[in-house]
Amino acid sequence: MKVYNTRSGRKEDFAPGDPVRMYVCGVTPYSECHIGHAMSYIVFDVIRRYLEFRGYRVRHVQNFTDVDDKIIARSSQLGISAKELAEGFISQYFADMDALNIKRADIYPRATEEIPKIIEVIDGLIQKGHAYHAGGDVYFRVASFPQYGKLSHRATDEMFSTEEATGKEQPMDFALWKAAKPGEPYWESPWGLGRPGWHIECSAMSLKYLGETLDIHGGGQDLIFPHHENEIAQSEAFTEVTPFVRYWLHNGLMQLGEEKMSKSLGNLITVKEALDRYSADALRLFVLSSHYRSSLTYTEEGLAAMERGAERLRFAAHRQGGDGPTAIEVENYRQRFMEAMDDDFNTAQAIAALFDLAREINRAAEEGHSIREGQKALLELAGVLGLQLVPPQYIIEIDTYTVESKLRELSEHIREELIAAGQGGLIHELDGVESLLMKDIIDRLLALRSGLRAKKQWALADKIRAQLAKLRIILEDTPQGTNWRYRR
RNA sequence: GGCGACGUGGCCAAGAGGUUAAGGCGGGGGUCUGCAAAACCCCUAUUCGGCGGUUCGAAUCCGCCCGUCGCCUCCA
Repeated sequence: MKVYNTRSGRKEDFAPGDPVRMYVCGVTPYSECHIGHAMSYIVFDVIRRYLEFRGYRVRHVQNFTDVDDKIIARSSQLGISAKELAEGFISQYFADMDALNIKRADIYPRATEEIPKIIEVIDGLIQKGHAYHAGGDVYFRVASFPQYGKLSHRATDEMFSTEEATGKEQPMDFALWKAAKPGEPYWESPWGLGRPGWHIECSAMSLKYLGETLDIHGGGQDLIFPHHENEIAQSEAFTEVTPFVRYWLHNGLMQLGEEKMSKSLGNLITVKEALDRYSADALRLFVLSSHYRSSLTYTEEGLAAMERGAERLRFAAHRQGGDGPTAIEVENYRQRFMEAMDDDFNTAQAIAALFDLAREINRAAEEGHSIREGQKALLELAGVLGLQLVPPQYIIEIDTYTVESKLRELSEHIREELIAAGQGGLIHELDGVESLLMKDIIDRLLALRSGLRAKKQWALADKIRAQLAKLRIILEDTPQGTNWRYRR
């Protein structure tokens, strides 16, 4: 396997330890997740799933930075505690990620619950001369770490930090610990009451849960500088072990219109909004159909196209086949899939293999061959990309109660039409629909429609089809009978 | 200004020196079908932003130009 390492700027052979120690930067929970977050977590979810598929054991840690300036500002605005605010958005985070079929990390440490470790690291950095305190603040002494800039490939003489500069030796030094201002949450420390700076929590938590050297550290490209650069400085200065991270992986950023989607610009589409309109599979296909290091522009047309594609994969994965001998060389597709993924997770090519397999499944089915093996492989490989390909009948959450009552209304209406059309003989098909459940009512209507079609009563048969379509229930007539499915 | 990325069919998007330039969506035609839908088959880039160069051979390497975007201390 080859993976692109931001540190070296090229693809490298992937030779991790066992288990693979993987740390992915999580969110600062002060607002809802948008599809830019979804993009990042889908990408790293697929990387993790593929590593597991390849037989690696993976220990996956992802943090919550649950105390920072924005959380504090927002919570005081709302008149609730920082903790309350963060916990609320953390719950929403999990709900969103679960809906996107993102596997949970093994551990989700929170900055506020790791204060002792954070203090230990800061204290060690002070002991070793890499940090100093100024008033109640503690800063990292960037000049003490000559390799600073090696990840983002920058020279230190161009850097400065916009953080409050009181007492800093150099403008580029950054805060490890911030003294608490009145009304802010605080913890006790050797330097007085305060809270951790932005970057230190990741160093402390990765060290605690994964050790001194990580195999994979992931995040969005916007974290390369300063966040990950600072993490390297803190971690390597503290442990004196190099490298802190063997493979730095960064995903490209989601664009909306002309600009990057971000909380600060306010130009965002939340995960909930996206999932309201499109299936998780469509969203995942959209993200994975281009390379993870490229930026991606969100468009409704793009998502709609992926929804169609997802429907095709679902159909192929669950359709009826024949009893003839298997005629699909499943191994070819597995190979193509793996070759693509082995090359720095080329999901676009992997997806192409999936679509080719789907086509071959359909072709084989129409020729009467068994397609079991092909469907099994399709579901398995799609699963590596986190695609669920649930059967088309279950694709949407439907308000069963409303649909049921509308189906009963429709049945009543059809009764009258039957009589008007002189087809009263078929009316018994609708007996008792008042007490039937949705799927049984649909079955009755389909049986009735078959009767009408047998008598070439096309007008009424088509009317039933059209009325059901209004309820997003799509009929498909085949030689074996009529199938139905939902349309999103 | 510094650093970096990108420009491939109507749209999205792989490919990074050499057989027919993946795949998806859309469009056109056909098979099947009472019609529709789905599925399948065929067609839809002799050419990869432009101009030069290297090479037997260039979307792929080099130079310049044009255009788009990202990062440069809030960010996934």
